[in-house]
Amino acid sequence: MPSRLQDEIKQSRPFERPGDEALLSILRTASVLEYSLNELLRPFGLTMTQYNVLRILQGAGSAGLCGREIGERLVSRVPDVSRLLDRMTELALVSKKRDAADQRHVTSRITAKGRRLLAKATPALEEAEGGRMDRLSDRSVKALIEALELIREAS
Amino acid sequence: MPSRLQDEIKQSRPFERPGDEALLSILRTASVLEYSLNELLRPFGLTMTQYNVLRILQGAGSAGLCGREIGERLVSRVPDVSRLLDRMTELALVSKKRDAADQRHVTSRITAKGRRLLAKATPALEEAEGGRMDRLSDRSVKALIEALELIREAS
DNA sequence: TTGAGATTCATGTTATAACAGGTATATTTC
DNA sequence: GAAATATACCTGTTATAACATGAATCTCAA
Repeated sequence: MPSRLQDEIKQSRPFERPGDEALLSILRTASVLEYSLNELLRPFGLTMTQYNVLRILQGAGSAGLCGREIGERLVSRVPDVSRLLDRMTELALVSKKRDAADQRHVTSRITAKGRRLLAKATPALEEAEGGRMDRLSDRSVKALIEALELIREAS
Repeated sequence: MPSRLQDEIKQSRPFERPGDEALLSILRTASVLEYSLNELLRPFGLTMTQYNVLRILQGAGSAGLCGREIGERLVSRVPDVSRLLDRMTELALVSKKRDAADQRHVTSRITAKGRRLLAKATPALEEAEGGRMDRLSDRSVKALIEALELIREAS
């Protein structure tokens, strides 16, 4: 019996090692998730990365964060945080201000408009996420998280 | 105790719902994997997507595949297979030929150079993949694959 | 306090992703 | 068999990713 993934990517031969299938499975699932999350956010004019930045800055509160710190907190590596924040500043979702104490730093903060947009987009996202994860038992979710940690650590 | 992922993305508050962490975990792991696989392939002058195309065409044999079929078999959705194949043709890894029977189709086939490159790159990739997945038990791998299938299906 | 190195950000450039629209060929329908 | 529709691909354009480099500022040691 061909595996589900084998069908999805129309692969004729079965996977040689189960690890191969698991690895492709992770990449495939992330791709599917990213696509669907981006589609969800599109009506709000946000990409997943932008949404992620808004959440990070919301969490940071009035202190804000500098670009490097935002980059460290992003789920996916973004090699050009500077211009990402520029674009979001252009959209008035974020404000940038050079730090007085250390003038190398530019502190970014979420604006009121950014907070409003985040508040509008979040419920839609949470509902969709819930719908995806509800079918897994608590134990499965825990096992999934642990397995992924092991895979990330092995670097 | 903060979770591993919480540390990685320096998130101060714990995840509200375990599903949230699982979802971010998938995206994070895929990002880490993609980065490391692309680094592995860099010495060969290949990206993951290009490597993926070579494998697909190798599997298709001398019959080759048209662009749409290649797109369907790719792990991650690529919205511009046409130019992806153009670039690979430019590199002489792939040949393109308009199909005589149905002139809308352009059949792509892997070239000898493509096969040689694939043969060189694959062992490095397989070793790295093995290293990552060896720490998981067979049962964990199976559970991981099943959990990810459930998540993908819930769309 | 000054010079070396580190840190943070900006900028230039190229390649690729993403989106929209157009063209040629097949297929279906009437 | 002609028109309408569908399919597969290409092309143009814009936005973003990716990479490399440079400029400004800070830190720390001598």
